[in-house]
Amino acid sequence: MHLSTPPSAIFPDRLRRAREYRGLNQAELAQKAGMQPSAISHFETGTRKPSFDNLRILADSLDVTTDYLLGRVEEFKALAGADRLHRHYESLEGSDRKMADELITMLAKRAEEKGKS
Amino acid sequence: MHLSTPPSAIFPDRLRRAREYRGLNQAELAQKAGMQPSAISHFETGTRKPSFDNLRILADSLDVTTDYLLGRVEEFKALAGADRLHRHYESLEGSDRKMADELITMLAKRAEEKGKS
DNA sequence: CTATAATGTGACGAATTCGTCATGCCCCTG
DNA sequence: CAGGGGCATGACGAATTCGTCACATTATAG
Repeated sequence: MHLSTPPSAIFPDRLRRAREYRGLNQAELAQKAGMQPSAISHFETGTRKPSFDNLRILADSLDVTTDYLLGRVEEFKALAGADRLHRHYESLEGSDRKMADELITMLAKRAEEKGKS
Repeated sequence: MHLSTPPSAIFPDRLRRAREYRGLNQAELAQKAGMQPSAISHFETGTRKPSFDNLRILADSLDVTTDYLLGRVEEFKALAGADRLHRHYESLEGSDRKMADELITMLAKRAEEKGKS
């Protein structure tokens, strides 16, 4: 319904977005990640996909989640540290977080049922 | 500070943990993910690492984040709880999402003020 | 102990990424 | 026009994973 395997074609966009968000050009990211600039270009144009190790290195270098790079989550919590709301949520403790959880879960469930009918 | 590159040796453990958490044996996970059982075994014993595509497929099949599988986040925040909540949040639209935003923001602000005094 | 299930291990050719490098193409600035 | 930054593209051999399969080893029963 919402998580069919997304076309792996999302990755190039996400990578470029994250890189530009960090204000880096391909060469700078390449150096940070210990790769050749051409490797970054290949990733962003979709002619190659990163290996297991390089995927993690890229995520580390850009300080984003791998789930964001893979298109498994939307922008929300994607650019990890940068999102205000997400930070707020993460700052919640105990009963406060539970309250937020319950509201969101309830809303999602209600919306889903509405969609069904 | 908190995100040094972890040894890629964490992945085999995480994969096994997640698989067992879902109550699957290697063959069942293999079928779900469209792979051979031996592939799962190779991953869990560390003799192979999954490719870009297979990593995502594994995360999908087990309903965990790739960041969890890669050891980029700590233990159980990555399984069911927080991440499912984020997906719920992402599924919200319009006024529902706004409502969730406002609650979270309000709670965070309130907690912050409380901490100050 | 004996089956049976579950997992581990290692081969095979095919496919892909690896790192490295050269080259071409824009776009801008001088 | 000349130079340079940024990016795209494609080659090369080396390394790795791919899917598939056979077989060994290790639990878990009955």
